Amino acid sequence: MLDLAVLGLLRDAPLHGYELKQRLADLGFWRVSFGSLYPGLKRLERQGFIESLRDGGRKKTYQLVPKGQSHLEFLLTEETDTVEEERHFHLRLAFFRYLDGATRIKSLDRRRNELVQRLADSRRSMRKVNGRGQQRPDRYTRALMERGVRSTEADIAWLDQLIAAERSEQARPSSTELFQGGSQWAK
Amino acid sequence: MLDLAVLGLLRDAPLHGYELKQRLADLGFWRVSFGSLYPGLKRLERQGFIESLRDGGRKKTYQLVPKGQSHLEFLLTEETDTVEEERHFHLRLAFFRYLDGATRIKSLDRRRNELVQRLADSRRSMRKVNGRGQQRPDRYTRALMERGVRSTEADIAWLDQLIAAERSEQARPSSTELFQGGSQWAK
DNA sequence: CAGCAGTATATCGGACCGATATAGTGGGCG
DNA sequence: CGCCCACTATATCGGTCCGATATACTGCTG
Repeated sequence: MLDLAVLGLLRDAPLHGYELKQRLADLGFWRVSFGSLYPGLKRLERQGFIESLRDGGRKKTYQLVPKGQSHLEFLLTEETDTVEEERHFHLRLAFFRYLDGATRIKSLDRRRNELVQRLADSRRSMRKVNGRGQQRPDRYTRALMERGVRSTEADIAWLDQLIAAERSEQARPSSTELFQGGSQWAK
Repeated sequence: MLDLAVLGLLRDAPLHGYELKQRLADLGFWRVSFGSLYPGLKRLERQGFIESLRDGGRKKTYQLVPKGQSHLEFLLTEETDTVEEERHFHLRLAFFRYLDGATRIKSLDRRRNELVQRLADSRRSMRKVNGRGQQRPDRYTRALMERGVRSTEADIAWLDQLIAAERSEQARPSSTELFQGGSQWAK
């Protein structure tokens, strides 16, 4: 989790610990705590994935070393049979630019399959909990379950868009697209 | 987190640890692990919030005691200045039936304010990351950030619905609604 | 120049997780 | 009948991540 985040962010440029936290927060889905970050950076250094150099007194700059780069590649492509939790997948997506198109589609498809499975589970448990076995759920529990279904559906639709975009990108490759992009939402 | 889940689920009826896990999974937003659950149950028993009784050999039935019930009330109403993370709020919602209308609305409003704040932060960091300071984000990072905004917006709209429903419920109270409910999605 | 917000690193105890161990139960199927 | 397999059920271990807290420097604003 943290390893993927740190190695991914350091891939393009060295950063301070504090900067890493901010960059990660900017992605919007994980506000990592210092209680994870600093021990995590130590761990990564001990494992030989990154190097730190003191930078004018109290600051420390962290940079990726080759061993860390190959570990990053591993983390981006490994097939974790564990549920591929949301955060993990989003993190991967944030570093998709380091993967080739085929690998991206594979990863997107995996995620999609999990969500379809989860959707089926949600619907099943709605039926179950509404059956004659136990007390019917109150309207808040119902709202909660419905929200789960709707947001999973929205995520599947979102993935479908990403998959379609990736396929059409592969059909008509334009080398600059991924890095520059049109800033449609730039305001 | 776990405390709230366990005490809330035991409020209406005693359950086995394994059943607790299943009930929680049925709510759809948290598949608690045994590595949390069983140590957690021990902790709650040690603190005097629940009691366990062996039930024909290897099973254990857990039940709420009065001290646990008042702790549940505390957990449901305390104002955690910590981010009121999603899971925590959803858990509260699952036990909203134990709160009065005014407290419910207060809790919904708090959550809504947080989401509005988060939405503003997301939009700000989109603008920031698109500025001339650093490298423009690739299309996957963009998709990720857009998704964050959309899902936060959807959640705010969802909360608005719940708040409206709660208000109209308070205007026209019908004692059975909350517990029975029309099973619109029962099919 | 006092105060306050932001930058920056670090540690501590505790919550939660995934993996793993162990074992009983109940059903399907040859 | 005997075998296997999936499910029920409890438990522990090492490790990750978190919130709280401490410390201290910087830069701005009133």
